[in-house]
Amino acid sequence: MRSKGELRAGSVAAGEGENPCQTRRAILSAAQARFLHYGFKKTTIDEIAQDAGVGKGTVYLYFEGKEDVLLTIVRNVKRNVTEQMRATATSPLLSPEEKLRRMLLTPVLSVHDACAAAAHGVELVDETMQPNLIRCGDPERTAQREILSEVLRDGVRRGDFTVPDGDAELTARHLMLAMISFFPPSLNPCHSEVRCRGSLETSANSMIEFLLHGVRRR
Amino acid sequence: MRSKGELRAGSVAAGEGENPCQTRRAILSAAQARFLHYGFKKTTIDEIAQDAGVGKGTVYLYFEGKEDVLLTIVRNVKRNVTEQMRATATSPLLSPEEKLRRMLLTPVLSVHDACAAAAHGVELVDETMQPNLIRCGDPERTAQREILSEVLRDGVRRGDFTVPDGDAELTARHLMLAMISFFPPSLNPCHSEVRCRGSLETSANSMIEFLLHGVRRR
DNA sequence: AATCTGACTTAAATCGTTTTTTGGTCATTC
DNA sequence: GAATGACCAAAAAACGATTTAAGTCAGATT
Repeated sequence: MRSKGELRAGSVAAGEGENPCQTRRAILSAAQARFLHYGFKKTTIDEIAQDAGVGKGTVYLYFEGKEDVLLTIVRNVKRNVTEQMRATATSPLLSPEEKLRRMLLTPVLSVHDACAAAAHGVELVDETMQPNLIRCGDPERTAQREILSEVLRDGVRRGDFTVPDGDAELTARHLMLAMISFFPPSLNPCHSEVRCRGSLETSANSMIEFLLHGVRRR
Repeated sequence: MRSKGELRAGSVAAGEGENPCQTRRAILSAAQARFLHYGFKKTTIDEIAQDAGVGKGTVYLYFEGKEDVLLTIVRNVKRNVTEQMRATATSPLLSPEEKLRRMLLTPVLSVHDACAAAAHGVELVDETMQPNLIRCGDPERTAQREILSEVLRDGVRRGDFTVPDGDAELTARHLMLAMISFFPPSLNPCHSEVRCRGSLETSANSMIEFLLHGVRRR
């Protein structure tokens, strides 16, 4: 048994007087590190709590359980991507084409980076929670599609783009679908040589140029 | 123990006087049925042999082992797809655009049909043979890309298409990559509603029209 | 009073062993 | 000489004993 003092000594993330939001953040951060390093299944709530410098029960004050912790982390990653895309979309200095270029590349690299640190590939979570894992990204995907279509509409308005049937929303959907092959779940088939960030970026850019060629007015 | 007579009585596929090629086909057919119905792992060589109406040892006269049987089946499916694409590509009646349309849709539906019968999703084969499973499709993918680029070049020659940098080969690669989201391994993420053949065909066609819009001269 | 904790419970995972199954071989058969 | 099925070793399943870990809650802490 460890003494309380020793436990507290190891705590870096959340002291007792901290903002509760800080505690939550500490838990998420500790969990993310563990999940990436050891995988979801091999990480215990106890370890997360210890790393975060809180008691195990505290984790359950902020989250419904282990699954909820993971879903929150994933949601955060996806929200960040959306945020980056929104920032690009609203930048006043970039042409619609350049915006599109960046908005399509950003998620590829962000997701790659978020997963690259994982020692055990993109970890095999329990079969039962896979649907939840997918669903939890739905709102973000919708938001991203919306942002994308706004840029497309802007490009059409400026005469830079043409989209089939003038349907920017549908075109945004197609653009995102066309990029799927550069995201982890489907990175397996076909071209397993795309592993390192460099070659991933190169081939993603190549695809993006092809897609841009498709929507460019000419 | 079953009597020999009983065993033979159940045999429909390969009698003793048959062409050895028939025997091979019977084994493949029996194996395919079993794999689809019960999955790769749960199917035994004995069962395959019995269904095919041959002794277990005979299977090893035609194949190196269970894995080789599966790889052969998969190769055959992919070869069929290539063959269909080639047939479309060489049809004298179709415009390059219509050829492209069909050549992109065909593999989606063929692979869907080949997998749809599988009771256990696209079965989880052993981790170790997954690379082989992917590699075994490589030659076909290359062939398909070659056929596709020939059609693209033809379209460019006739003034129907423009491709970025005039690189038909690269464009063919991009077209195939862009369609990946409609193939089983990556059907999971994003849009799990695409299950039934009908909606799959609809959304694949929608994507194809978008891609055609991209290469069409205009 | 509000927050936090860690011992406790129970369900699930792990382990070590035995038993069964099964992929692959080869002497024998037809 | 092609085909077979009994045979072997290795892998997988079955099983029970043991350990681990998710989630709860009565009580400690501030």
